[in-house]
Amino acid sequence: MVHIYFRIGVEYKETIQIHQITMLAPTQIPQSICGSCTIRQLCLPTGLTDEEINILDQHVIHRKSFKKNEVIFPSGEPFHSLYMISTGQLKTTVLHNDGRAQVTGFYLGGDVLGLDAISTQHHPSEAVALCSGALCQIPFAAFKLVSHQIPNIQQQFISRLSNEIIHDPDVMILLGSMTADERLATFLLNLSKRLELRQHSPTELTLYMTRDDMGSYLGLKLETVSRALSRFHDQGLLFVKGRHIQILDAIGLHSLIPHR
Amino acid sequence: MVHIYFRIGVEYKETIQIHQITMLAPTQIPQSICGSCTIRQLCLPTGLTDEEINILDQHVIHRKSFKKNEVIFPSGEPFHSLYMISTGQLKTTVLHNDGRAQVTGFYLGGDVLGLDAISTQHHPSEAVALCSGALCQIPFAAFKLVSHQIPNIQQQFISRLSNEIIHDPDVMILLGSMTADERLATFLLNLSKRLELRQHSPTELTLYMTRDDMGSYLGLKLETVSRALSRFHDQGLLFVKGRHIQILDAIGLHSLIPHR
DNA sequence: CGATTGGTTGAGCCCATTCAACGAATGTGG
DNA sequence: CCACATTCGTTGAATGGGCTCAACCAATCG
Repeated sequence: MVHIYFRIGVEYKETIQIHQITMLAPTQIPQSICGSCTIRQLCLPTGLTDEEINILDQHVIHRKSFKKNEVIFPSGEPFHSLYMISTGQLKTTVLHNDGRAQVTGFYLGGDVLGLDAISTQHHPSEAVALCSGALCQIPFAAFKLVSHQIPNIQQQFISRLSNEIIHDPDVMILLGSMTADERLATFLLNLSKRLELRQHSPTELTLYMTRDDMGSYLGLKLETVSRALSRFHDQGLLFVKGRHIQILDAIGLHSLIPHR
Repeated sequence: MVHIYFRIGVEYKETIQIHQITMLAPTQIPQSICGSCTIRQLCLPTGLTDEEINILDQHVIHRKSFKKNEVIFPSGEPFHSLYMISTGQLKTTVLHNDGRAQVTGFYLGGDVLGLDAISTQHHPSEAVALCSGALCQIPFAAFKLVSHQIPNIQQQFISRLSNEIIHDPDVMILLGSMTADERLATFLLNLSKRLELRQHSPTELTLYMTRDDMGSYLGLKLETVSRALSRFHDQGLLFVKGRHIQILDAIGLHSLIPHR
């Protein structure tokens, strides 16, 4: 595993993992790039056999790097590919006619983007990089071709789509019936859990998005987000310094959220 | 077409259409039940050829009737079938540990229930009938079998799943950044549009759900819903009498909703 | 270096909630 | 058939949480 440093903000240095092809013993069969990726359990190949991954792998455009604020696809763009994040973070936003924007999601390594564009053949939202990183791309036509060869891929894909729908109720509860503190606590604990799944620290995290982004996503104004963070800091639940957050009392944060 | 009357509340009688097999001329090939259903354009067979529908049709358990307040599937139930509403209306609710419930959706004829249960193999929500009606059922194992025979069905199914995900942003905007009046106007116009698609009147409609159900779905308290309805009534936008609603000024309602 | 973007904090206001009372409708059992 | 309990809906008054408006500071960038 290789670690590199890159610069975010003025003082925070973050280590990210380059998902590199592992060195192979001479007796081993050469592995595909996807097959050796450290986040393949979270990515599109979830639940596939090594053989199936190898077939999928051949159609994937691997590790295209992107910079902060780069637009991966704009809103309304014709749909042609699914995107899988390798490293870094993205946000998706829906643009209103009047110019206002609503953040609809934050995406980490292994997350798949573009699933909402299949039916209309156009991306309803735009995807923007929150920091530098890299992503993989698979043309949907190629994916369809592969899925005809291996029905299992299609079943797994349907399961993944179903899993996206399942989060709907969570969002509705969050936005429909939670206070600002409850929303923020839910958001931070969820982010922490997702980072942990990706082998990052669950307690020390960098919020690559702005307060405004968080507020838009959580249905709050940026001032409210800022105030809630300060409150958590004063209460000893968090250590907050700009975008660098340390979760000091996860249990305390959890106890803020009703009925779970 | 046959019309029957059934009783909802004390004074409102509603005509519903029984989707009956149309009479066939002697020269015609016998049609499947799905193939002759008036709402097949909205239901699972969307985008399939007559031949494909016939294959699907053979695995469908047709038109099981249900009564008001009947639970179609409880929360946590193992997933085995998809359900398609033939006539009537349902709601889905997610139950919290503390006993509170959140309404996550209202479903009309042609809508498919159970899509969110595929990945976990358990229904995350419970489905309850808001009035009497009938639904069709297809075991998912049978559906998978059929989809291996006809890949087109699977593509259509993936497209349908994608279409469910696309509504996420709409819900987020609704719950995240709209006032009570805006939410209610959006809800009523959306319901009106969906009813129109199903050959019902878009202006005269019956709200089979309670004010509490609407409030839960819209992230409002039932009193707020009631007040907003009364306000719309006083402003001449609606005629409200209990659960019977008449939309008097759709354009006025529309103008309440920001930026669209 | 000034300009711009992002973040914090304060004061006052407003909309939705809470608490409460009451009326209407429905269903049940005597 | 009526008395009663229950559910559902409406309306009023008071409260409060998040928003608006605003000032200020820090960091970044050209």
